[in-house]
Amino acid sequence: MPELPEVEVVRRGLDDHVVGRHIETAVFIGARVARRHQPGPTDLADRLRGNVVLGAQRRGKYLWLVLEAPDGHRQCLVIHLGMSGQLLVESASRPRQTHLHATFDFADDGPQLRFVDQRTFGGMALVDLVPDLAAADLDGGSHPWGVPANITHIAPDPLEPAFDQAAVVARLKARHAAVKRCLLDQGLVSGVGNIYADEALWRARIHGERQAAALSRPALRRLIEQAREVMLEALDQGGTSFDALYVNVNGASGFFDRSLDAYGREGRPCRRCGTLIRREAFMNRSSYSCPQCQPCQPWPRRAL
DNA sequence: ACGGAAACCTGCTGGC
DNA sequence: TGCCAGCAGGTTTCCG
Repeated sequence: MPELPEVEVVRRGLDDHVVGRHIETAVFIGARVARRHQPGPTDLADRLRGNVVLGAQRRGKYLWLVLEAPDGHRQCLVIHLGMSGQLLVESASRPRQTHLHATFDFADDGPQLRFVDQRTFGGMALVDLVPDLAAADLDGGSHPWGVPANITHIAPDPLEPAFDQAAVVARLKARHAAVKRCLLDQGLVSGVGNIYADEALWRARIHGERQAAALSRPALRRLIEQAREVMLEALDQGGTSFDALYVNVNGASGFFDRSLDAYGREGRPCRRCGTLIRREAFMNRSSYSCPQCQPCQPWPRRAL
């Protein structure tokens, strides 16, 4: 999936091309894209008509459009891109993509917003906004309209003001799970996926199978800082994309794949020490690391 | 609390 | 050439 940097690239595109516009019609193709909106796609389309888009917000890998109805009622359209979702801003006259699932037309002469999703793990729903408890003492933090009621279990991501690094380190210190599993836990720190977890671990010289609680506080601090750093650098490059699946709203790819140090580099030399990068199975997916820089010290696990 | 696996999908690749 | 297993950047949910 798109991880935090790729989702932020999309959010900025929405900020530039969708915020301020009035939705005239929304069309959902098939039932799957709105499967989390219980009343169904027709109801969702009906409710969206006539709303003005006040803002485009993000926490971790979740995006939402803040909407205001003609009667002043505010809600939001929560969007998750899943593994392959794309939001594209383009003319309604452009040919329809094979995996087009939704279109939004606006009450102006501008382009359409389209949702295209090959694997259909992505989706959207109309949800109430609730106060952001994570930013209670920050005057709303970066979410002045609040956060979607259905993602209150998602922790702040390392790029928002509400992110509390010391609190995350303290929680990691209490976790007896593998540290990579913790990094991928969106309820602990959001936005980090398989690529940036491996990159942060490589930069911090920690093997993902190390027990979180067994790592020193400085090491954990370093890891969180590196996760933030690598995602910021990726954002500067327009995100990571190996193929045309991960693009901004204009359909353009980012370039951070050229800067990856670990992910996808099996058998190639570590850029620090020259040792060949290894690939291991972990959590039903792949992990890449340097055997020299990131020694594996698994702990004795409880017998089954 | 933790680890593992499966579910939800389509498409591409590599080996036979 | 064709078929099929395996793999892909995510989340949720269940089981032991």
